[in-house]
Amino acid sequence: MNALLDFKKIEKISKALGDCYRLKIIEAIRKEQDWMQCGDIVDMLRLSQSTVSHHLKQLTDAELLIAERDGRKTRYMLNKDVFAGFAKFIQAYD
Amino acid sequence: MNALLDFKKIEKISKALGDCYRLKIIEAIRKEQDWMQCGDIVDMLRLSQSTVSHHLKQLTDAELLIAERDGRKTRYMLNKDVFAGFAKFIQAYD
DNA sequence: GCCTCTTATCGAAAATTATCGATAAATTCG
DNA sequence: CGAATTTATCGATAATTTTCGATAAGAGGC
Repeated sequence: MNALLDFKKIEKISKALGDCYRLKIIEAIRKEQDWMQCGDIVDMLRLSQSTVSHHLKQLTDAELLIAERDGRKTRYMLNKDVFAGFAKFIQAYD
Repeated sequence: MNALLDFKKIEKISKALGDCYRLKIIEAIRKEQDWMQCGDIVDMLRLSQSTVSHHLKQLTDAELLIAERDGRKTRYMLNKDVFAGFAKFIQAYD
């Protein structure tokens, strides 16, 4: 069951997706089929750790990613429910 | 048949949707079932005409809207194909 | 407790975007 | 042609976002 998203959330999600690095991040996590941690993404992108952390925060604030702390690392994974809800919203214009 | 959208276009579309006024614009056009012109939207939003024109440009540059000049007015309508393509892209993460 | 590993936060600078008023451009009407 | 209507563009300013280095915070291992 995917949640109904209000306009504020749609705006936040759209903003979060409106950056090429953040698109690369979600794409990479999808390809991993599972999860990635911050350091993996720092290695992948040519950005500092603090910048990557910032991008991950945008994505988790928009609930596109779920952050799960495990020991000293944080596992980031896709929140498929929110992607589904967002897709549904977009389809209303189609 | 909806087009396949590359990352650059996805980024542009997401950016275009990442603003509450632009979301209001597409929603209003959808409700009209047809099209709206710039002046209609100026009346609807509390923004200057030049700002509305700017927002409409973002949306048409992202190809979410089709601008069709008719006499001295411009008809803005939804580009359903692009919405469909965008929805399809999002669904890949679901 | 101390050292290491991993991520988050802070503060500042640079880059981008939003907003406006003024003005130009395109078109219709008289 | 001149006036009116509608939209686009320009230039400037304000607001937001991105980026970084430095540093803090949390957790595991010795």
